[in-house]
Amino acid sequence: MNIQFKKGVLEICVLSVLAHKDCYGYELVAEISKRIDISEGTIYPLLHRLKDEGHVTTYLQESAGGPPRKYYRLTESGRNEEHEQKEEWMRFAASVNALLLGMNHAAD
Amino acid sequence: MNIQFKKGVLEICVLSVLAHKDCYGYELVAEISKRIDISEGTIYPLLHRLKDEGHVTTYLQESAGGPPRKYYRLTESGRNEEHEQKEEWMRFAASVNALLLGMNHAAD
DNA sequence: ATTAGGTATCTTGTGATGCAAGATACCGTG
DNA sequence: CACGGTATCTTGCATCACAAGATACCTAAT
Repeated sequence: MNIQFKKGVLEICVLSVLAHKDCYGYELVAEISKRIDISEGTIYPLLHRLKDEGHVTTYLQESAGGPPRKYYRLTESGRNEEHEQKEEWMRFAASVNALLLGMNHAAD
Repeated sequence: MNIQFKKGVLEICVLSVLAHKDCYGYELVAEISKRIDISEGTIYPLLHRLKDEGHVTTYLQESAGGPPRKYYRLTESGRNEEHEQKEEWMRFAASVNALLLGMNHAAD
């Protein structure tokens, strides 16, 4: 799949999954990979960025067989961001679709 | 508008407009900007890449008041590319929408 | 105990590509 | 002849996804 399509989209995907439930990084990769191929080297820097920006908080939780998991939870700011970015994506996708379908002269 | 969303999408937008009619660069910027903000510094390198890859050919045509215009026309390879990239975009957009709407467990 | 393998997090370097800013050049008008 | 609009093109920068690998915890087999 075209890597470039993903630029900027993975962030809203992460926010959107976290809007449904708290997740740890590894779990997010698995969740999102059901639809869009994504690697771990992408998700961790992204999650740290989201934390730096105050959109998520984290808490540790032990796991059965393996190192402790770091769960990510949306903050209020994160929920706002999720909402805004989702709307922006919808507008953007609609614009691209309009262009690809040749509706760029009259319709709206 | 989120710059990152555009990565990789502008190429299919250009191909798609050219699938309707031959255009010169300046005209493409105007055409695409109706829906998606785009700058000239983006379109010219992109057009040169498309030419290098054999997806377009060019021809010059004089204009009333200004330098000659360089028109771009899709080649057969360009039409194939346009078709494939359009389908890939549609699949991608559908995947993202599914994720954002929380349909990532069962539905398909 | 030592090794191997699965789970989980994180870092580094590379590549693709959009943009701002500016250079170049043609043309008509004042 | 300078100016502004049209039109093309180049350079340097920023963003972000990825491959590859480092680290570390735990269980099970040797």
